[in-house]
Amino acid sequence: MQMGSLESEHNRMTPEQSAGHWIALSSAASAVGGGGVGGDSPSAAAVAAAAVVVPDSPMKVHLDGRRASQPIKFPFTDSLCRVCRSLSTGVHYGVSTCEGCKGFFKRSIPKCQHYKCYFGGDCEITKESRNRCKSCRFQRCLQVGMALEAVKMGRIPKGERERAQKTTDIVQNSGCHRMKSLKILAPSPSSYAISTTPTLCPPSMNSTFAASEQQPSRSPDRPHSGTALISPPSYNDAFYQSPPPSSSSSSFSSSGAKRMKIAPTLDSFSDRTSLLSTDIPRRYSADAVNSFPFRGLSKTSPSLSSVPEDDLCCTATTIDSHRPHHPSHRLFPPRSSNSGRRHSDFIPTASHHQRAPLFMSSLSMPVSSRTAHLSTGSSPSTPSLYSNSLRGVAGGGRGQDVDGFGRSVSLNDAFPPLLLSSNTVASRDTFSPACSSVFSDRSRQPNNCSARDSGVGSSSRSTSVTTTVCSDGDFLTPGSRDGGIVTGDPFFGGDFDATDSGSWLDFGNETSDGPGGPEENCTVQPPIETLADTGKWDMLENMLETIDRAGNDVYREESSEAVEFMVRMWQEGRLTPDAPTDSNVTVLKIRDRIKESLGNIVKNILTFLDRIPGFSVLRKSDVSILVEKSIFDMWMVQNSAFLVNNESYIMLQLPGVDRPFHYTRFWMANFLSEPMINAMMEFADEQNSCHLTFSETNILKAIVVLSPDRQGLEDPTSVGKLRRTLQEALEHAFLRRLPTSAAEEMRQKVHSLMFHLERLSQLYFTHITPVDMNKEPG
DNA sequence: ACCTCAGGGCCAGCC
DNA sequence: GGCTGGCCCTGAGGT
Ligand SMILES: [Zn+2]
Ligand SMILES: [Zn+2]
Repeated sequence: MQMGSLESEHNRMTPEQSAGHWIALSSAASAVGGGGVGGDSPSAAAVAAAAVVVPDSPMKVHLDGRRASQPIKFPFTDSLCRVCRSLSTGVHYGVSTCEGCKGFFKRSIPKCQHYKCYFGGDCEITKESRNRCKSCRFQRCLQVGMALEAVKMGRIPKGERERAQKTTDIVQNSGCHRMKSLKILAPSPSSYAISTTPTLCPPSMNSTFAASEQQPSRSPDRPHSGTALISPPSYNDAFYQSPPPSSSSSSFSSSGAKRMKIAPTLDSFSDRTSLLSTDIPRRYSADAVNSFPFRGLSKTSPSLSSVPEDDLCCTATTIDSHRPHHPSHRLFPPRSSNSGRRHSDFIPTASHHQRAPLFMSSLSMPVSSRTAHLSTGSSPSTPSLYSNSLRGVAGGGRGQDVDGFGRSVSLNDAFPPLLLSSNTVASRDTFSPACSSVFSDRSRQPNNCSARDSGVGSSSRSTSVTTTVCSDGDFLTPGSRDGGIVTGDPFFGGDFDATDSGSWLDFGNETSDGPGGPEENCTVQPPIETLADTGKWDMLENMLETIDRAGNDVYREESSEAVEFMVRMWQEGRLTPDAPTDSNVTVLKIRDRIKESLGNIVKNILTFLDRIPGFSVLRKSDVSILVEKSIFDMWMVQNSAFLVNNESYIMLQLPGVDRPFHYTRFWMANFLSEPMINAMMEFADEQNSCHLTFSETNILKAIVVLSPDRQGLEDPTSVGKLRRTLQEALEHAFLRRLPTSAAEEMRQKVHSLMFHLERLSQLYFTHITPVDMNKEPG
């Protein structure tokens, strides 16, 4: 990063200053206080409990001599042991396993170190063979996620929890800090001028907060205890993994206020850190627990540490009336599930609780002339682009003069500048394999000898794409790379056909329901049962390993830098939407910069795909088509994390502009209509609420590219095959870190997400706002 | 009241 | 004798 020092005189603020700008919301009576459990609010514990609801609870059968009150545990016929594939009896140690594996894990914990595999370390673990190698069996246990920490929150005795609470401070200093030097400052006073404005952390900030040694200043005059700091959820929720299936009725109903939790992420932080040393709610994968944002996160983060736990949960009523995301207001109604629920029957789950901070967005927007329009952007009354499009209404945009961006998009001149960095934003994942608690690092256990690069990476395709991955954050080094774009700049010359509706929906066996839109009832595919096949399991494991590595190589480094960069921006108080803009900024520069970024997206995705087994069989020409037609989709997947709370936190380095330029929504509006931007924000919300890991995001990106329905493909079958494989890998990734039910829910969420992305993409290409490239924003 | 699940115990079966 | 795994029981915590 060569941003150098970015001292910003006027944007720095003293703690005292900042104090006045913390969001002041009335706090619920400590719903998460005292270690995170208590009261009748849905604490993390409650949520955690809900997370482990298992499909068919054991039938209650009374047998002869047995005590009538005791239910007999029947194996779940619809669930298999994740370790040995025999019938599962429920969720044990965080994973659906059989009694045998449960017992084995229980017995193994004290002696896990002593197991040794004599067969190479990749023994097959089946019901029949599971006793042949304890080492591999135990490794499998770890791999699938069995963990002491993964036990349900509810199982932790109170006393222990309290004790654990006291150890927090110790624990926090032992984490793997990747951003040690980072110091987070409070936001600029100028941008949060109203007391009801939540303090927005920049995307990814929370993960990087982790290391701050300094206790952030908690100002004595920080207003009222009822203060919460709202953070964008996209990253800080990376660990907040398992959206529990909700057995409750809608918490979004008007009467659902009491269930509403404003800062679930915060409260989960608090829970997590307080329990790190002992037990962790099962819903947190141990991966997440030990990845860098968690260790020591909450107490060192200014956003969290300075907020007393009592404050971490706000009363719902405070925001209830402001919530723009009531299901009926959603741009994209949730797709119905396989239970046949229609949209109107949509039952929000705890994952929607996680969205709570997003609900604050309408409150959180700083009031300024620039952003004032945003307040209506997500308001329920604002017609969505989605619905507009159904009625054939084009996006209105800012009504600027025409010049340049016509309907027929020729990227040679003007790919509608989305904004963007080509970076996958980092820390969402931060599942650092380096963290090595034996009970938490399991899914990346190297023991996984089977997960060898079976020929991966050796496939050297000869595209014209540079295989070198630029490690610098794209937007940090403008003009640093012009090469590497495929075959004579086809992407900016791409002929985008808005009618080209790839079937993004065949996440399972079915295909898109087409123009009917998400309102339509659509069948969702059956749950992932494919893993009963051990061979397939291993194949997917291998695939994931490979994808992980490829993602790390291609995206990781620049992602980290992006985060670091964002953090610095935040430090400098530059991530405020209405911060003054350098006078050298022009729309033209922005556009060019964006075009350049798109080139990098293309380059990176090709490098990434190139390492995925099976990609090499695709025809070159097909690859060109695929990538060319999915630039927007890739961009969205990659940058959603930067679109938070209805604002863009994308930074661009523009030529002739010495400081990074914050490409806010306001600037986006030069290129995109307001409804389009709203739609993108909405989509970003949805994606962020999925809390995909770094690796999963990369897979999703690849899936999005590999649409067999793109016009002009010579060999769509191979494309579809590879896509399907990646979909399975993604599902597998979910299964690896989530309980079965949560994985299934995640699968459906992603399914829905892909559908919406397809729709969004279509809208994008039909709602491009003409722009006067010479006009300076006023 | 009833459910889930960890943990512990029991014990037949197996090596 | 040690391990396995199916089963039982209890208690903590949840709905
Ligand atoms: Zn098993
Ligand atoms: Zn083995």
